[in-house]
Amino acid sequence: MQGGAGFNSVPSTVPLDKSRVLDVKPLRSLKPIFSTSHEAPPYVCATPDGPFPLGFSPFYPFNTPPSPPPPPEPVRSVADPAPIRSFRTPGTESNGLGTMNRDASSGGRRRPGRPRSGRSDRKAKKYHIVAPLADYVAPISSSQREDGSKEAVDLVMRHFDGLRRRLSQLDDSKEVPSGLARRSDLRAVNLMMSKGFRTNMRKRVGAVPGIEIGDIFFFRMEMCAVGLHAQSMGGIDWFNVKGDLEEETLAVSIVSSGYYNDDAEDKDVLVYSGQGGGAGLQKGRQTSDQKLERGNLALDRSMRRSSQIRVIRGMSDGTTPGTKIYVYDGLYIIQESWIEKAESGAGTFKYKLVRMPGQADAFGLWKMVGKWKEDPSSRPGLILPDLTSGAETISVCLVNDFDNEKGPAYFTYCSTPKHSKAFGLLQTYGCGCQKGCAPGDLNCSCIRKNNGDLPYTTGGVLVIQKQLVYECSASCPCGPLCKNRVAQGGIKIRMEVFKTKNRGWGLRAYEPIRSGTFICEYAGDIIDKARLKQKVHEGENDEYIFDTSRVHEPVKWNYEPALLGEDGTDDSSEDPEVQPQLIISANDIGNVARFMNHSCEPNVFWQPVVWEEGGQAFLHIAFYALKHIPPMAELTYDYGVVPKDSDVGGAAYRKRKCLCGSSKCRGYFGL
DNA sequence: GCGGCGTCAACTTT
DNA sequence: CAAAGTTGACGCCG
Repeated sequence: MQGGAGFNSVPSTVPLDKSRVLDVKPLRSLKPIFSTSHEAPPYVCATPDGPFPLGFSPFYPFNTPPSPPPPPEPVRSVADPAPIRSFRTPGTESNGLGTMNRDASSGGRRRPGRPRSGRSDRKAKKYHIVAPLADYVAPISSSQREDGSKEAVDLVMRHFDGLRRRLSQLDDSKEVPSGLARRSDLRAVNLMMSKGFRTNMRKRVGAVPGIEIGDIFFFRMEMCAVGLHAQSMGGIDWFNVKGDLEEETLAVSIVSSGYYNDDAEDKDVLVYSGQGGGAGLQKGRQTSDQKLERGNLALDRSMRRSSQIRVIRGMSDGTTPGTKIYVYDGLYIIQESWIEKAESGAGTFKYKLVRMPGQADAFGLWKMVGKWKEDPSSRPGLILPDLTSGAETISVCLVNDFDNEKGPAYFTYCSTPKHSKAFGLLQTYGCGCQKGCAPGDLNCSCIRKNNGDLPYTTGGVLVIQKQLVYECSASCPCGPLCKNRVAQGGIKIRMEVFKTKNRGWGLRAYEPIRSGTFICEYAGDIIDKARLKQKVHEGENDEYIFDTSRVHEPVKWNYEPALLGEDGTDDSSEDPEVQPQLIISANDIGNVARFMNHSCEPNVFWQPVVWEEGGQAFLHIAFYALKHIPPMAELTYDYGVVPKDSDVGGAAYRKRKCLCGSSKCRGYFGL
């Protein structure tokens, strides 16, 4: 419990430790950069360290040039263009299995569990809109490809979803009809896998490095890419294990997604149906008895061995109907199995899986949170059903189930920042689109402002982080349904403000949050630097300052443009004179953002967004999900640190001891 | 025994 | 909603 102090040993170094930056970028900046924008200059040369041409200067820390590539992880030489899958090590896991029971029905039939090398030339043919750079090398070592880590999993997840969002954005702009070619998930995973950009390929019984119970996934392909469940469609994943005498097949993971009539009511027990025999829900399929082969056989063998099985629970996502979310629910053991007659009379295997004790709640938590959402009064420790007193369109609970504190210090809830005319930007930019702004419509001046792209894709998910996002606003005739109005719409996610163990009050959500989803903006009083200095000078203890001039770790969120043959320059700033600088104090007035704590390993990032109010454009600070965030995970972002040369005095202002507890903790953050 | 290639099945996805 | 689409397992062959 108190061990947290250990994480906070104070490093004497400046927090920006480039050597820790995992983000490996190809040397693409050394070659001429062709802009993909229709508006931007056609040809720009820049080296990673600058100098940058006019209008391209990275005045934001997250645009700092890529750090020098780390020690070349086993980079394959050109002379060794081995197919990626040949990296796979032989599946010689023993798993401590003793003697194998010979089973005539199968054991003898199976061939040795040697690694199969799939065809490396298998690629999507028609959906490659742009070819990935041929010489692109994924920032994954061959050993990480087999056995991953938190870092490797994060990296793969980040790039998969980033690519997917970008491909989806391109589809939007080309008006690709829904259904057919719109499988951005498949195309994204194709690009990644063709470059060996994946992890945990080695199959294993039990936990997967870098994947925690409760982690959520929005696509089956995501689970393939990180090695949680290697089957792209199949519900049962298994492999052949070499025992002392002979090999046997063992299940490693299952996905229960409601296709069969699984009984998934109990949070610790799952009755899972075997595969095959056409026993699924799909209509018009012949049904026959399921056979004890493939996954069914593997489950049977796992049961006999009491071998652990990873369970992934799929469920429909209440927030975005039609989509499915997968939750890794930890390890189960099969207690018994039997054959049941389906309605059609066909035999179906049933396996009763029981959750191993002592694991963190995952699926169970979902069920609980679902109840709280429907009836906030059922939430233990509820103090206020709506902290916002109706200022937001949805309510935010105030909860303390930790100690007796009755609530945070007094403040006035306000959903938007208090801008004054003086903080307005010089230029307005409203478009003239009569309906909704169409992605890809370069006649739309708002889209042109965003480098030719509508910054959001389906469901209001931000595609990339950039210097500035320009949203449509009141002065545009496109109307409130325009897809380029997200942050201005206020919070849409059900959240609670809760008492943390050691960091005061915090913020977390009752819903799963997809990476790139808008969470909230930072509301408060907009103040200038002189006012900030004054506050510090007068010893006013304002712990609710948001200041863009703090030095922030470059946020690593965007996809790898080289995988799409793009150069990745952010040339979106048509107004180089617009300095996205802002200081907001949420001490007296503010919204839920003031409760978001700092973390050195955050799951939320901030992004400057502009929209117009009363004929003037104003800058806002909007927060978006940095990764998929499961319900009840605390929302945190990186506060950054006050730069050394800051003329805002006061040691207390400059540094605060960090309690984030992350293994990557820098020790301090600014406040 | 290894590796290439064809086929098959599968609780997907829009 | 039906059909396109993927991976990995398996089987055959040289």
